[in-house]
Amino acid sequence: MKQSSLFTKTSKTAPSDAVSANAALLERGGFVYKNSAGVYSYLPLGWRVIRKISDIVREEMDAIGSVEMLMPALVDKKYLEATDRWGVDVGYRVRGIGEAVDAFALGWTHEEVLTEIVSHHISSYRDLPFSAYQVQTKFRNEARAKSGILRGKEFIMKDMYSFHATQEDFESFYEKSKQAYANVFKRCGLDAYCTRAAGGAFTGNITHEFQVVSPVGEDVIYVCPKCRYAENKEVATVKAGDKCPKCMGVIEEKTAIEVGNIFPLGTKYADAFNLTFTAEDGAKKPVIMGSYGIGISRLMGTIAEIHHDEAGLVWPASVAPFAVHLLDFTKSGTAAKDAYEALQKQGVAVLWDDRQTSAGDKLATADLLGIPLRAVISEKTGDKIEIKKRGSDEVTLGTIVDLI
RNA sequence: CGGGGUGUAGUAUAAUGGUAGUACGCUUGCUUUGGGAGCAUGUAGCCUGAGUUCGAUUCUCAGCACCCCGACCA
Repeated sequence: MKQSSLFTKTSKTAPSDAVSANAALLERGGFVYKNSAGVYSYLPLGWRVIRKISDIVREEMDAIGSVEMLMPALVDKKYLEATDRWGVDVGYRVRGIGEAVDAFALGWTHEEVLTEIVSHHISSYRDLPFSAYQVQTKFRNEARAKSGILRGKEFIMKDMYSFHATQEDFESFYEKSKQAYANVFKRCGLDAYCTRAAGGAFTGNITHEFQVVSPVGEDVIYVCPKCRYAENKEVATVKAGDKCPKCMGVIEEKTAIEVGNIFPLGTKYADAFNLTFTAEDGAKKPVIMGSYGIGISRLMGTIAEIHHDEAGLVWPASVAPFAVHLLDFTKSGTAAKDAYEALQKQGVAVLWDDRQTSAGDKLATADLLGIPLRAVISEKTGDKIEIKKRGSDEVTLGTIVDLI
């Protein structure tokens, strides 16, 4: 893509209300725009990052046999009333203009909707197990949105649900999902602790959260850096300084960002929607379920928090909006144009800074945007291309082939 | 939802009871091209409403918006 075709511009100054690094850098770079407190637009650059992240998530969910679908953002009152969640205070309710009562909630989770859908398709143990997920905008009436895109009233989430005939089968899938989640975060360049956590208001079970250590995190966790054992403070059986119950390492207290969570649902939703199946012995039994969430937009914010320096963002290659940032310092621009076209031909995601502006501006902008490889063409480099990795000082002279 | 704070140009900011200045951006022209270039030029602003006052961007109150602390947080 030619940089001149982006309608966004970078800024030297962050908005005065941007406190966290992710908000300041993502807004300065033109990745996101804040429309309201906790409500963001994903601008062309930011949307490319969101797509990279969600594609990683899709690959890993597909790999454990889940299938993608899409459910309504308008969730009918009947669904939430069935589980007594119509009144949950994080919800938004909506009605049509001129209508007397709220008929829908803006979806903040979809257990009810999917369970009801599934109840029309599942009748035998032969239909189980299965799992489905969606990537969708969710709405939560956060009393206090904060930290840029880390906590908003509207956010992009992957929510997955699984359906099983037996507890053993559920547990087997639950463990697979843990591994899939670990893969997602690792591929996104994050070091996430799989953390024992509380189940919240609607399940008494122990659940698991995936926590990335960061000062802007809202959760307090106790971790063993040695064997990676971790507990959320809410359910902690250890404290800082204790011996790790698993490996005799020393427990540390950390603040962390929750980037994902998984939890057993038991038969709560199956019971509410009469989702049963006929077992091998002919008995009707309720389906056992699990739920698995990843905040895609929060993940983007977390990556920005972890991967930046004074000059700007330093995207891991796996989620970067482009692979190569091509800068052109020549007068004619023909060499850069040739390189740009050659890279495009090879399928390299390249952003070409074709703007009429100073070299310093282009260099500073490249640092801010944080694209992994910077390729400079100038009179100095002749027919070679100067290649530099973002976040490293090492500069090499190469050719197009080195960028593919 | 409780407490506190802040609203000045596109952005970041300054001053002021007598209608506002700077920087960046943007326009135009010339000169420039390895760390957000130089000179010139033009552009653009006091959140909304009420009150006090001869006069309010400034003081008071209310509203709204945003931020921070706390509570809450599938």
